[in-house]
Amino acid sequence: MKVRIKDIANRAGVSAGTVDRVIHNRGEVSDKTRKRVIGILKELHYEPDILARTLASRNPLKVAVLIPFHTPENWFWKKPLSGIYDACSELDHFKIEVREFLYDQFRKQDFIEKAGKVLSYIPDAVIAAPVYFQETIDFFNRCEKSGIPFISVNDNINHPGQLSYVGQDSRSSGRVAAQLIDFAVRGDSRILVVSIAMDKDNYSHILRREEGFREYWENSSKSQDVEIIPLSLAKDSYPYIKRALTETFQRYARIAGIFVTNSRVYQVAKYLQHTSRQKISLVGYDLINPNIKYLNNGVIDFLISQKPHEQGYKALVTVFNTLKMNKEPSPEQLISIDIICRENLCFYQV
Amino acid sequence: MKVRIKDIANRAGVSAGTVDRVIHNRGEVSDKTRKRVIGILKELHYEPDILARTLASRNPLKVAVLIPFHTPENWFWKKPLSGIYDACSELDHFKIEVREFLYDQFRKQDFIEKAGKVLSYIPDAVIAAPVYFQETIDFFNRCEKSGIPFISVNDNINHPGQLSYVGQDSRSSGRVAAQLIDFAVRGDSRILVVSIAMDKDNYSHILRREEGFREYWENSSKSQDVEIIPLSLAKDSYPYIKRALTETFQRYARIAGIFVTNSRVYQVAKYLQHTSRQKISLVGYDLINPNIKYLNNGVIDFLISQKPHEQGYKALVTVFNTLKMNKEPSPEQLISIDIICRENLCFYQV
DNA sequence: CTGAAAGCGCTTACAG
DNA sequence: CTGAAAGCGCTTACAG
Repeated sequence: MKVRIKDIANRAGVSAGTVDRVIHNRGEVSDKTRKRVIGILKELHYEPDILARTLASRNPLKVAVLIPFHTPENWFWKKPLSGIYDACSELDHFKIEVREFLYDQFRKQDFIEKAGKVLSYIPDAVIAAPVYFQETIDFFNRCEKSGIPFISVNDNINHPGQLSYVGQDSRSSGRVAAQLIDFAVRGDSRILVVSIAMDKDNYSHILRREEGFREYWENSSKSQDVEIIPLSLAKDSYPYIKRALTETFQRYARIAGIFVTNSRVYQVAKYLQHTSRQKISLVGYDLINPNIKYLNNGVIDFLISQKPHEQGYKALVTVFNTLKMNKEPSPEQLISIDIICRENLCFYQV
Repeated sequence: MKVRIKDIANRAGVSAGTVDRVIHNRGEVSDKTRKRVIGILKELHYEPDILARTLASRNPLKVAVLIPFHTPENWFWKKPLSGIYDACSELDHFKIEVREFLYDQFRKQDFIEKAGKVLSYIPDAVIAAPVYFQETIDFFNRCEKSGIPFISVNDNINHPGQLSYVGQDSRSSGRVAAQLIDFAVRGDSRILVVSIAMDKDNYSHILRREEGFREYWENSSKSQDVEIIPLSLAKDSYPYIKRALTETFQRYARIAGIFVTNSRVYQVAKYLQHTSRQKISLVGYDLINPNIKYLNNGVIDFLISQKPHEQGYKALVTVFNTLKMNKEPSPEQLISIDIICRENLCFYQV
């Protein structure tokens, strides 16, 4: 029934050891027998028994994780890590070894340094979150040269050699945000699109969210009635934001909804609460604590989660399935865009 | 480092075979040595190697699935099944054997019959979706007597012996529906709560959804302004529903939102479309095809998914983790209440 | 370049 | 009631 190495060996007139050498491509086999064995392997549709393989094998699967580190103020990057470890403990018995290479997301040099360390660690696979575009490309190129498979999470660099991308489609998430505001907003009103401290974040991400948001309204029947007003705030400080918002409200009447294109939505929420403008629909990103606070008290209406935990989880499972199970991964694993409001929040706080 | 059977055997002065007999509780061991071995097992914190166990063992894990069958008109129950099979193929190498016992959800006698068949199959575990309350209790009691672990999905019978419940919290989903309608509805309006053909569905489920919905408004600041109007429709036929809705609209002005407590929301959508009342906020349940159609053309605003696929998936993983991995399952595994609108729909159509 | 043997940690008859 | 041996399917040194 089941084809074993022994069967292949018998058929090829060689020993199991030789078949093993061929399967794992570790040389020391004459070209002739190698070709013969490969032929039989295919002919008989050989599928390795992963359990037996793991049991017999000594060395673990070494996975390097190259993502920004988290700080008390920014817990976002803690989530992918715990997703990765959760996947690990589910795949408990399969000898997986995770090594963290965490970099300062605001220091390019640190990324370059840590990326170098990943390469000298010589992992079996890399999970990386790109923040610096060109530097990540360089790193991925070097991975490719060394034959180390890599997978990108959170933001897609679209490197042709990557195993897979695990993350959200930013444009779609902008469209979802638009529809949420659309439900609450009647015709003849203005909607603010606020980008805060863009340079600190992944730039392209945010641009695509904004694009998606605009795209929605362009195709909407309300496109005549609703005016979209962009507002770009260079700094993350509250006094600065307060001033800018005050000016904007003085200048424009009938602002009925605000879309904040990143996790800094709590700053806008703070302003709306202080100025008793809670009725304005407010939508933003990420389940970080200050946002959750304003979601619970009703100032923020909806949050869209990037599901960083799930990203980490899926990334590790993908590495495992590809390298251990010989399953071909799908090149893009889009995380669903979940809509979080006060009443369903509890189900998303993992 | 790792404690093996051999280590236990050495320490206890017995053979590996005897330790195995103790671990699997299959008798033929004197009380004295059994107790000694058990003591050492605990002392050394023995954890079996599942890979070695599965590799050496011949017999598979037999899982019986007792749920309603699906029909061309009602595909809902196809989803848990494919969730179960997806989990199986992910746990590919672990010899899991799923046997389907599908019953006619409208014939109590059929449930009883199929339940009997499950018991004579003697599975290692049962995954069951309760429709008939008392009959399911009886069945679970018999499982318990036979020492067969069972897990309930979709609706919670709360049997004290159950391994776990995998499903949604209906009351919470009602609250979520309420909040969604709340976003779109201004003060001084009426909201319809429509229950269609309740007896055909799981009754308690639907009552709890309605309870949750009411609960939300009672605690809301708008509780004075918003009037909730219940409408119970005994039959599922469109002419009947049309007549009832027409009457209701004649009787009540300012109906701004409708919550349909089950998957029959497409019937109400049809009516709203025919009578050009698309502006009314409409929220209901389940991603079945007629509902998706009205979600896409904007008549239905939001759908709440019960995530039947995920229910099946998680149920099987739970069985596996408990029986093969010796992990204690959490007694309740609440599925998150996902909010689906047109713009994020594509991410939920598995 | 190739094969025979031992081993991974557990289970399964079988003999006593 | 108990133990010794063989086996699950693969990998790992080692000898040649």
